Amino acid sequence: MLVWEQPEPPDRPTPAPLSRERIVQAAIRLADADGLDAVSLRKVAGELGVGPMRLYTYIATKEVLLDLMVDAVYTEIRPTGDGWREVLVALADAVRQAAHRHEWLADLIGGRPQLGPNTLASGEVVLAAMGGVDLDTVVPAVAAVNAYVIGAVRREIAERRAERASGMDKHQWQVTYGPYLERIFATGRFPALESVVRDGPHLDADESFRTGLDFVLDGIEARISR
Amino acid sequence: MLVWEQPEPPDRPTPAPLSRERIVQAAIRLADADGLDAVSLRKVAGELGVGPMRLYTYIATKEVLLDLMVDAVYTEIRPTGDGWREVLVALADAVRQAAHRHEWLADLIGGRPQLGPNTLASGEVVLAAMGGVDLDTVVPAVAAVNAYVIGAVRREIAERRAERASGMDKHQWQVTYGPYLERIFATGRFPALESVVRDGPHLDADESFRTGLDFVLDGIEARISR
DNA sequence: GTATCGCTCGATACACTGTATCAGGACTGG
DNA sequence: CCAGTCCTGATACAGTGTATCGAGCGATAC
Repeated sequence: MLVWEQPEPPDRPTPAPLSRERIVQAAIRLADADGLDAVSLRKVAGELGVGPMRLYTYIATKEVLLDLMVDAVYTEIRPTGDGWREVLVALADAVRQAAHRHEWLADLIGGRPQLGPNTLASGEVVLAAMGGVDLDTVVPAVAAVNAYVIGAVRREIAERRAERASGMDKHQWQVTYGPYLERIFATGRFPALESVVRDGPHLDADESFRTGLDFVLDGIEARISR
Repeated sequence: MLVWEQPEPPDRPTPAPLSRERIVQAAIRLADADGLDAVSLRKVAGELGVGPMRLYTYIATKEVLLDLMVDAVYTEIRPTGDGWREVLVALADAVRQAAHRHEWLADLIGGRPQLGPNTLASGEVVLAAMGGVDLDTVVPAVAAVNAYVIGAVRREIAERRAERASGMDKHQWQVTYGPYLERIFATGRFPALESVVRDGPHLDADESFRTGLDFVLDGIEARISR
């Protein structure tokens, strides 16, 4: 049989060049689009035109994929500023903005210790910019701001989701939960809560985040200038 | 055929008397023992001697089961104290203690808005005890403490798990991660981080939680007495 | 007392998950 | 040119949350 008639060997699809980087980016794309539940190894692999098992060459476990995702968004978190206070504000804002861009971050942040290179780099620039402040204060100060940010961001995203799930905006939300709360309040068992909901301030998300952050920073400042 | 020879109708097992309460308690038992991943509808049902589908009469979705679990532990959170500061400390401690008893709480807390009766009751006693403080301050103050507590508890539990997973105590943990950090530091890219780890303070969990909380409370106090 | 209705129960089924195993083929070292 | 190694991806397994639906019971209507 002449060469000309021989079939070419079947083009086996050029094995897509893979890397942890590409895998993580694909996972992030999926999570951004459809939430963390949409991140399954099969879907990530599909996104890359590859069999699911292929991924295990690069990541040992789904958990480490999630860790890598978190570390990857820390790329976007490089706070700067003049003086410790500005830096901590920048840190808090950067994390919050990242969580706005990647809502799934709220589900993961604080859930496991992060020691990835980007997270460490982010910590490095913060610590480096805290110049002048005594080490015994720096550590708890950064820790406190981080803790506050984690909690505040989680709550903010949780509320945003609840609103979105039940119609559209804050008004819609009140329409949905309002009657429930009315019924609860009608029992008379929650007078303090009731008066707060009725007469309390209605801060928007930005203000509310910033006010809490200022509490933390003022407390730190009090200690520094003691 | 005589009656005597007729087989009794098969004793259909007396349907276990069920209730949301019993289901939630079973789920909490499982989660306490083996972590949140051990809470599957099948296992919960099994624990109650019941088919999985039976549960859907009481709970629409697994998510609401988780919500109910969180609300159930808020039964244990009824902070009291003299004056707003004591109350907020009591709140923070109560949540932290609850998370120590139920580590899975760290995975859920802050993840979805909580409007269950026990959570509301807990909020009620806090607000009721904040007497004297102006409404415009009470709301952000409680919110800030809650946010801080959520973040701090998450981090604490995350660290505890990491330690447990890698041997036993804090010493063992340093043995495991120490070399990794050494290698990282050897790159010279993280000088500030390095000096903090080497020369910074080593607070234990209680101190660290309390210090951060004090920052928040001091910040609030500054605003109140302004 | 009997027939019918409605409802509750739980078996079965489905689509999907993370991951262990392993046969086959491609590539590399001798 | 051959042997051995390694990588790849198919297959398989145990488990998940939940939709569907037939069978059986208890309550209701005559």
